[in-house]
Amino acid sequence: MIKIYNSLTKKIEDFKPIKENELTMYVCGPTVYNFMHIGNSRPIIFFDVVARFFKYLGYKVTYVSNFTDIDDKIITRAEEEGISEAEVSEKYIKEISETYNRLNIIPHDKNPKVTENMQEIIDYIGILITKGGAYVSDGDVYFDVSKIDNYGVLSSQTIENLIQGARVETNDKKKNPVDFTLWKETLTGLRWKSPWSEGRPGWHTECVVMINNIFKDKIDIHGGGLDLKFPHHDNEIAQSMCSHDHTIANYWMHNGRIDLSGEKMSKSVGNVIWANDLLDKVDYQIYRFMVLNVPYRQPLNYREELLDQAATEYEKIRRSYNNLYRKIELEDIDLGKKDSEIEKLKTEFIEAMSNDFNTANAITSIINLSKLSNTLLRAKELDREKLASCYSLFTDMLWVLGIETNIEPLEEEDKKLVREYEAARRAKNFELSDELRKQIADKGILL
RNA sequence: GGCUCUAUAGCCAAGUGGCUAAGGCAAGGGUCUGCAACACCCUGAUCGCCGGUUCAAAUCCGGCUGGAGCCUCCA
Repeated sequence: MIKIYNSLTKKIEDFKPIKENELTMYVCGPTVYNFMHIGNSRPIIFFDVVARFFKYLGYKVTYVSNFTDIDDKIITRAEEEGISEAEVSEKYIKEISETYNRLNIIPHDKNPKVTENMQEIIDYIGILITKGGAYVSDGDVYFDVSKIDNYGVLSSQTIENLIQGARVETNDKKKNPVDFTLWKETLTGLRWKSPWSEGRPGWHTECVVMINNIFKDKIDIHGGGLDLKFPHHDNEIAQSMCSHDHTIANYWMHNGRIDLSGEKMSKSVGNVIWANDLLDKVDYQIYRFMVLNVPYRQPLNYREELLDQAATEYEKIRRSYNNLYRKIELEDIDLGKKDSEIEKLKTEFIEAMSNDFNTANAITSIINLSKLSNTLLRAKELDREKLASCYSLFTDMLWVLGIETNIEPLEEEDKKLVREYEAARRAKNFELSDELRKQIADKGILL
């Protein structure tokens, strides 16, 4: 049984899919006005692992993440660069998609864009008005937060408290300062015709509409960064309560932030590290290890030291996996064998992952497996079944965390070379073995 | 002012009432080894502070202190 911390109920709950053995998941994607920084990459990496784990368990997974391609920031960026909004968003969608690839993210089933859903958004706002949850005010449309019970359930905020917060923007067009924009009349930038004015939609409607369009119904998991909890996700829930009388998703999941020097990393503060810069420096596997070493709900305070630790850790695991792979290959070991000791480690791994995706403990399982593997490889007698079982599990575990080692099978002549090297060593012909070792190393083969 | 989260060894951290407080990195020691590398083993914390509940608390409750976030765009 998978247990998930549900941000909506603030409890760890047993996961019950809407449809047996199927998972529907939506994660809020980036606004495409800039590159992705490492903070942005955390939900992308984490929810990729969530999707992988469900797939590993045999679920049919449908995972959708959007690109927000309409936003004031995109307009500003377009003006700054003297190009159109479409050019800005196209450019960054391309950049960000490329970063997804570099991080070895399994392609999402869909990456909907706001601009492709405009008619649906306008229709949806119409429904909210009809249902009485929204009102038109001088060309703008606002959501009336007083019309639904429990506004702010996710963030545990009451309307009164939000008003007292006093930092909500004052706007004469709103009945209540907490009401949020569904449609805004605009005179500049990209805009669309609607029954209310020429303008563009507010940010909070798009996700609800895309989910409705793609999934047609309530979904299992809605995810995103913690900073989207309020107002974005609370506003999504408010709209969905009004239109469909449900909270969109059964499980709401929020990942913690990535901080820099103990402070939040964000583009508005300017203390960002770009994902691509980090990827230029280290392999994506190390990057993922660093992120997954910290439980997803905790803040991750980025420091180079963490990267170094992850690098050392990954290097050991990779070497161990590599040696196992070579042994399987050189000894022609048949796969598909199962061993009870190895099965125990598999259970341990699955339990860790099932416990609200405890990747930190899952990595511990991998380390335990790699130690076992190293020991088996050194054993006097070759335990073919154990090695085979070990290899299969090792591969699966790494796959769940999105880590592939890219080891290539050896060519026949290379296999021969390695065997000769081993034979020379056994025969204590060190002159020859050193020479062969050098040849092997020169070919880039890791032993 | 309101609402959240958080505090475990030098660092990252597991832990959700009960055997000797996981694991990793770093450090020290050792084993293996033709050499180098690797690998393997061993060594460390009574859990921010105070009080309470309990036969029993790092784990529950209250208070205090420190750190962070949200209430404005943000993954």
